[in-house]
Amino acid sequence: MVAVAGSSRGVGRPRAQGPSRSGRTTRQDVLTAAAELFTTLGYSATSTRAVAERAGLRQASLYHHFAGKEDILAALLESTVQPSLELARRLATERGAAPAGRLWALCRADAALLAGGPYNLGALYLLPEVRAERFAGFHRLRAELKQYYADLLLAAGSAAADPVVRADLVFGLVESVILLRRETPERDPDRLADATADAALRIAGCGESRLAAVRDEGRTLL
Amino acid sequence: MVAVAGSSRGVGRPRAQGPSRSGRTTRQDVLTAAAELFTTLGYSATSTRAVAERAGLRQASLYHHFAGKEDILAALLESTVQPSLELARRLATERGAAPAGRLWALCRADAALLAGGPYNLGALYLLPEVRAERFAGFHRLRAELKQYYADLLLAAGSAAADPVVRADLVFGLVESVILLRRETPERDPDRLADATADAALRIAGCGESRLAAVRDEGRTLL
DNA sequence: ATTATCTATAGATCTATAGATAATGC
DNA sequence: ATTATCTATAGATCTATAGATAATGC
Repeated sequence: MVAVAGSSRGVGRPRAQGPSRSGRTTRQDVLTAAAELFTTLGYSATSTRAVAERAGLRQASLYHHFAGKEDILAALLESTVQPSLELARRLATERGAAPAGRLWALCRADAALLAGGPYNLGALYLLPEVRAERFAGFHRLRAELKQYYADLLLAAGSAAADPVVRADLVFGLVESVILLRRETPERDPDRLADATADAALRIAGCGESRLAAVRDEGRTLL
Repeated sequence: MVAVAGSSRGVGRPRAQGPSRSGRTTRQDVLTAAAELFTTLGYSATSTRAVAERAGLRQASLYHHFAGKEDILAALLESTVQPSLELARRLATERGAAPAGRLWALCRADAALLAGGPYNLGALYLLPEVRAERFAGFHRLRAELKQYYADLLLAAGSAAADPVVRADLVFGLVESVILLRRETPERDPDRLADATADAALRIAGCGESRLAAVRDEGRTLL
């Protein structure tokens, strides 16, 4: 059985480096260490030894918590897309609000998740290793999220001839927050998220005259 | 002295796998092989052996042409940003055209370069290893390119309170073409490039009424 | 003589497994 | 008895260097 939270401290051989200091599960310590290293150095360039050291245990001990190195990345990836997806699902049911407002809210929240938080977790999605079959589960979740963007944009109806390409561009714009953050980490996440959502609506075909109202409606949904 | 083109074929010990078949320099064969592997598998996940094999020679022979693995990536990176930068420099001198038209042209051409070509070379910029000091030269070139975007957007003048953030978003939008192409490689590059440039101008604050004229002027610059 | 390649290999990894050990729980 | 860790290591890499070799050029 895997340890539940910090409650059952002390079962098993003690760590050579002393106990966790974070009060969290060893699994959580490992995921946090991997998040920092995978996002900055990349997946292949990060050794299991480096992850273990930063988590405060020996390299071999990782394998008590994860079946392999890939499982660590898979867990991080899925936990990263999960919050955006849950919001998208909720917004899909908010039939009282106009689609444009809901699209703004989705972009705003998604951009804020990418722009904020302790590590640039969105950067995990950029890793070339993520194309491997092992991560198909993550890709399915991401495709579902992307579909919500496309649905809202189509329902908003303002986009002209090429709603499919525009949906791609809106999704791409929100993801480019990952690149901006990597380049300039000290950026203010909320300001960037607002500007990103506004820009997304402009791409979607929302004119300046409507934008203020759309933004206001979007904010009520968050 | 390094071989000049395919002209001086036959100097040096012959390759074990037979001659180049591409008619190009060994250096070019290596760069092409590395381009494909680095963009799909990533840098750390690609071994020098794999690059050499695909280029048609033995692993150790790479080191006659490059001082190390990093030098291969550096050469690819700089060759990738170079064409966009040259266009940006030229457009900066086109004082006869309106800034908005020039911005459209820059976005259009940059997006087309990212969307087309044999490999998704823009994906090299996503590699986490590129943050290393070794690639400072590439980063300088890229920063210069980005500055041209910011200058044009500011000169276009339509952006309201936050021209700096908007310039970031425009640059990010164009770069997100890399992500779209990775996800859907069969996309039509020209159509995507046009749509990207239009979207960039919408972010920049160009209203729908002006957009058609801006686009027309932009096209005359390409 | 010069060049571009080759073969061979040193030395440093890296992932995952085997089996021992030091805690708690019953 | 169960658990979480440890030490030790097998086996498979990987990058870069040393030195030999097989061409052309003079």
